Amino acid sequence: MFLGTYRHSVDTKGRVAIPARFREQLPSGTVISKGAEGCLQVYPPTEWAQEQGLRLGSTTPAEERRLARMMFGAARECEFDAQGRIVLSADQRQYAGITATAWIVGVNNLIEIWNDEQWRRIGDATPEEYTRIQDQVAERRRAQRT
Amino acid sequence: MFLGTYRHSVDTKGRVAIPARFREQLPSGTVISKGAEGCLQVYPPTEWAQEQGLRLGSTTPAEERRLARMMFGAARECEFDAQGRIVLSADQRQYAGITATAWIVGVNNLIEIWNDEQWRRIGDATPEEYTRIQDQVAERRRAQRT
DNA sequence: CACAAAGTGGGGAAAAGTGGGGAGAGTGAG
DNA sequence: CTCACTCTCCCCACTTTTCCCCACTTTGTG
Repeated sequence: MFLGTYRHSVDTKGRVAIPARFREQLPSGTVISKGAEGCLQVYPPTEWAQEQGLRLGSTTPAEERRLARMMFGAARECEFDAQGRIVLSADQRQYAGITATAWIVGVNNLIEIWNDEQWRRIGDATPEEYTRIQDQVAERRRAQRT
Repeated sequence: MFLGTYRHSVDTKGRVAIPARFREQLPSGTVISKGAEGCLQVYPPTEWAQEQGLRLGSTTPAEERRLARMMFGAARECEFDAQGRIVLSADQRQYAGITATAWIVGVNNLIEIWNDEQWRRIGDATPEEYTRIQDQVAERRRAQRT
């Protein structure tokens, strides 16, 4: 379980330190790729295994082909150096708009990496906003159950 | 598992370097052929074996005959030189519109090779577009489950 | 306040990618 | 049949990138 928000610097080589609390829970086979709303997502092996159901074959529909190309094309296996850092590829940094600093956020089963501005917009909310969104989700769930 | 996007140059002899990370996972018997949306696809032996279900016979429908001819006719076994490069035939380069540079993309079970312009259209997406497609595929899957 | 753990930054060796020369096989024309 | 030409493949040299290592700073804890 990944919890908490951390702000770390990204050096000129694209390296960023993963918080020690997260790193302890990340075995080899961990993958990082693009995520929704312009963040990067770090998948532990068990989570990544679920995404691998998406494969290319002669029967794969066009939309899934497109998603597979973007998702796997943007992905890299996480390789930690002796200091516990991973390298974000130039593509990944560009997609997420990350330059000198990044927010690293534990979101239960995944870890997300955001740029400053986007995280402020998505992750920070006033109490009113938070309440509204919670109610909205509750409503959707109730509707689906029927 | 093939992950990541690499931009490599194609020299005047049609040679292109396959990223070392991919090469390690490609035993002899690897095949390269044409793929959907104007890319070239590299099949490891296990993946290629699945495509061989497509055979010509007196009961083969017209469309499958056509697909089989194109797919197998365009295919070549990959032969690596000492630097880890393969040669793209003139046909293959023409089909994919590849001249001086190519994008080499790991898509889970296959590797694809694209020209600049086409990859920019298919593989490179803004966060908004990526989010939309991800939601679209998720929605489709949810609908199918019922 | 001292020590340990976590995060940051940079230099250098090794690996990966790029480009071209030239030998040998195959092809076609004289 | 021979010569010239092309194409393929192998080899060598150079450039660029990656990643491994070391040292320093900051944060947190007893």
